[in-house]
Amino acid sequence: MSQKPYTIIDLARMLGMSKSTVSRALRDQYDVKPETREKVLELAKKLDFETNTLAASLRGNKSYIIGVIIPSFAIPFYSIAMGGIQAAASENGYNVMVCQTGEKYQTELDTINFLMKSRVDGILISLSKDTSIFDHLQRISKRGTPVVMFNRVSENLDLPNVVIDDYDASLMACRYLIESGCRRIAHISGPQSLILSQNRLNGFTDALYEAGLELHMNHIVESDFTLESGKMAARQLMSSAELPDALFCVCDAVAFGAMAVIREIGLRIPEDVSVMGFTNEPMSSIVSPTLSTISQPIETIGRTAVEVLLEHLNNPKSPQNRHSVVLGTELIIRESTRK
Amino acid sequence: MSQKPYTIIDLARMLGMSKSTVSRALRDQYDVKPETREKVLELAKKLDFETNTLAASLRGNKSYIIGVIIPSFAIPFYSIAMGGIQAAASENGYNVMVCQTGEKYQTELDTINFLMKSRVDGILISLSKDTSIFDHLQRISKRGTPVVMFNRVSENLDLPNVVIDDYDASLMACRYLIESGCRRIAHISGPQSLILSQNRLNGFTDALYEAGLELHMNHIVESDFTLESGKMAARQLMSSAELPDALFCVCDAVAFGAMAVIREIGLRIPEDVSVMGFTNEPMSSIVSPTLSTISQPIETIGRTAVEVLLEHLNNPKSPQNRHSVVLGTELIIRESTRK
DNA sequence: GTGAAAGCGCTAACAA
DNA sequence: TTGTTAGCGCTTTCAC
Repeated sequence: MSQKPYTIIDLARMLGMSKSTVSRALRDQYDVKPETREKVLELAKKLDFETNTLAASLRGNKSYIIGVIIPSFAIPFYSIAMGGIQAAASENGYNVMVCQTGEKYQTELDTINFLMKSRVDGILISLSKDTSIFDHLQRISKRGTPVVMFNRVSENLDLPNVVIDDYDASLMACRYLIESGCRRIAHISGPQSLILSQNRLNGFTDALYEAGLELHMNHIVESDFTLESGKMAARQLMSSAELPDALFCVCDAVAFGAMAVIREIGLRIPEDVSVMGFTNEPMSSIVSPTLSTISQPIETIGRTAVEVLLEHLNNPKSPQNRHSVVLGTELIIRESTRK
Repeated sequence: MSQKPYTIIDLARMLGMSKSTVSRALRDQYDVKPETREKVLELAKKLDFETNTLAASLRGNKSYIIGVIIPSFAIPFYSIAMGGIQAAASENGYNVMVCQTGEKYQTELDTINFLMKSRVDGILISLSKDTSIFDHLQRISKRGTPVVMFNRVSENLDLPNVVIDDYDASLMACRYLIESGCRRIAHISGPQSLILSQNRLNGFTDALYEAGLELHMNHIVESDFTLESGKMAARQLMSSAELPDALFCVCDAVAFGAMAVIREIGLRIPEDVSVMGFTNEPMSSIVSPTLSTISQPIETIGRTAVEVLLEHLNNPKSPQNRHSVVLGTELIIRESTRK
């Protein structure tokens, strides 16, 4: 059944010319008589010929594929970022191979391995929350495959990365909460293995500090960015002796979960508790009350990561050293926080 | 910088044996003296050798890659389905190459082309809403690359597919609304180019019909599955002369958008208007009021699509004819509908 | 402007 | 058990 695809040799035979000529005609790059090219393209179209990129990549030692490693498609940040990544890649003649790690270090390792075996030209990665060793990335970078980290990066790695200023965004958001009169602000943090989570936490504690507010250690509870973990953290916080009057959440999903819990126990948002998210997912303007949050340029983060990678791909001599692109954020005030 | 990766020839040279022996040792498949294999594996590990799968695929005429085409990662259904797809694929020794069409027919075409050039072993596809011609799928299937459709399928194609019974699920959901006392039920439908949307619409109209309820044509408004389109459709419906007392939505995102609009105009859910979604996204149990909806086994749909594809991959002789796997759904009643 | 030939890295007959 | 050899389909010198 499975009829074999045509090759340039088939075309050459049918047209009575050499396969080199066919190859040249197919990519308009070398000098080929227009008439010849015409004939080749016509037959190729007629037969539905498709260049075998496997062979071309093998021969050319270049696959025009960018490997992308993300924790999970189910995190809206990444499904949106993928839009920017795919767009930027395809605008530059590259294609994308995405893999999710499910937040597991071992899977991240396997994935890197798979992408290297597939001879991708470069790798974009957002670290799994379980990743605390970074040899695998250092190694592939040293071996000549450029790596760019985005969003979830490591400071232990001398690699280019694309991020936002998490600390600063956090600081601004918490200052706003304080100015609006909140005094017992709690934080649902992200996994502390991630710099991003650490920075958001630091912005939070520093804002309290500069306002002279006391920091209760049991007002910091860790989540893993999911709705469910947000609920659990909120339940814990809302049953503590000193009831918080504001929840600053590491991401919108966690904030959504927290809001559900606050409602469950019969408190009002924002009258009793202000809630602040982080990321500005589409749903944040839909939930009730609408969620105050920090907007990140997600698609741009994706696009930029691709651009930084392509820069290295195009100038192989340029050393792959640490070099952060920091994109801006914006505080979005909606209904879930007091005025 | 970019030092060339080691090849089996390099290993063979270093070990003083032939490249075939190295090749055999690397995949424990042929008879190789355990001692020899040991030596090969040891050196391979030491040098971080990675088989060039490009070359292996070219030679073996098999890539162990499944191409997946979806409309958009940003539709939660697909980001969840990808979990099932990747899991099932990797359990069977396959990898996945995902591409999104952005709902554009032309992109779908380009994507198929790209996947064919990459010599994927098979394709899983959920049609773009713009796709009304199906030659491209028929063609690749005829040429020996198995294709399985899932979720968004076409009836004009003689290909296997994995779906739910949209008509039946819709009928049940609307019957429930009617039994709960709703009399002026409106429907925010999906793009009518998709069978899935047609079936959900038909379930709706038939439920009204069997209950002897009148069907107002201006109580059917089309959306494109997005939050924003849900809002627009709801605005239109909620300003019609005959105000609906229930909204049956083609998907949860549309329902979320509709709920926001109903709140905006000061009506209560479900006292004034019941809202029913479709899919049971994680957010549906978080929004307020929580959303009544129809639960689909999303991950299983993904897994099953892979399994059906693998069946064809493993029995190339088996003809690729129409063959639907229909998975079950469940009506989930929460707070957004009257009792 | 076109053809001949070498070779990318691998696997699989076929020999030994 | 291992080696030799012939390609998989393509691109790219190097001739002509």
